[in-house]
Amino acid sequence: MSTSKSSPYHHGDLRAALVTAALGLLEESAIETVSLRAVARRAGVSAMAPYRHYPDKEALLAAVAQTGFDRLRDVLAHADSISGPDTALLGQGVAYVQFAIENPVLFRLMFGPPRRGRHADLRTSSETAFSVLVRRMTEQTHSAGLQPRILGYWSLVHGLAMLILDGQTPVAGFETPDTEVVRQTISSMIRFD
Amino acid sequence: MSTSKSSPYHHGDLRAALVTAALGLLEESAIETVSLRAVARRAGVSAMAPYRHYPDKEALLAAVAQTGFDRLRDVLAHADSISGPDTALLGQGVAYVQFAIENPVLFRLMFGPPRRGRHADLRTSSETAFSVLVRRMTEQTHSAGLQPRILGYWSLVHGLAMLILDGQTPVAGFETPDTEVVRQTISSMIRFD
DNA sequence: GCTCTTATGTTAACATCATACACATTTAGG
DNA sequence: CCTAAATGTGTATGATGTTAACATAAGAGC
Repeated sequence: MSTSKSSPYHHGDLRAALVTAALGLLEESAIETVSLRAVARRAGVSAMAPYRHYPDKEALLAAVAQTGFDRLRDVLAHADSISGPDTALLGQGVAYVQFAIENPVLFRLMFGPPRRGRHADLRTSSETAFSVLVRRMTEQTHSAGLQPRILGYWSLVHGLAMLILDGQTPVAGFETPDTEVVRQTISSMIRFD
Repeated sequence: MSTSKSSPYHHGDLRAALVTAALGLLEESAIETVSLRAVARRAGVSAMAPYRHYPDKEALLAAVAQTGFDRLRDVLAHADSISGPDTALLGQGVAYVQFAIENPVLFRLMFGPPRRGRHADLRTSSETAFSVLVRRMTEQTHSAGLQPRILGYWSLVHGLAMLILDGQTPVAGFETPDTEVVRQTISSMIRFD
């Protein structure tokens, strides 16, 4: 490998650097500003270089989304671990919404137009993230009809996250959703039986 | 006005025709194929004509999204009207999800990146649609803490719709969500007290 | 060390897109 | 009428995603 000259011809790990660059852009600005060329610029590389590592822009975005799901999995697992058995489910829900609030553009990308069909790795990562929620749900819920409850709870937190990102919470007193509002909203919908 | 010649210079009501054309494209293909030029082509007009009626592409898409919310309002109101008082809430929820399934690209556009801030009419239409749900919810729920329940129920159906559009229902037996699955999922999460 | 093959990065070129500007035509108001 | 405003057209510009041809670096086998 060349010594640390000003800019070696070969990047080193451009594949990963492109994902990092894209994540950086997603944190700073809207999704439409994340052009392939902008990502390449940020990685300090020519506009066409990404095509050596990803067949097209969609593939790069899929890799970015996958990283998002991996992070979400960690967030959910951590929230679960620091909660007692009786609050773990609520803790995960709050953490899920908080993740969306803290990473709004990334979150929208993760759940944007269907990409999972063509990218198996992405699907795997997303299912792994959800399995954290499903596992706790399975331990917590003792009633019959577990499947609808799993999908229902997941829908609840996911929808709440989406609506908050949209600024769509015109319910009086819930204009600025903080952790307490999120907790209250989720709590009002769950029961254990 | 010119008689009904082959193609009069003036369209007649291009402003509305553009929204119709865009809605047509949204029904047939993905969101990224809906370019301003494609909309103009479909309306049988030059590429620059839309700018006489909308300041930019975003403004046209906002008008399209607004039409979507108006339709959603009608769908919810109709579902409410054909249900008895005790099933109206569930009926609205099922109709909400069904609307999303039948108009996936439009639905994503409606809840896409924030547009409501800059388009007051769009915000009005969306709030009107939700008020149908809120009104029924207010009549139906007798417990204290109504506000969280409203936001919670709305989150539930909205999240369920989104997850179904994403193909994100890996819960066993719920791979292909039909009306019955939707009904069951919503039912499992609501209680009246 | 020397060559050759492959991986990786660059430059040039193209079609499409959103948009700005100048021009054409039609309609309406005096 | 006839002039001005409204509405549609044509051309031009810069950005974008993608393809293709070329350049360079790294390593394998000798």
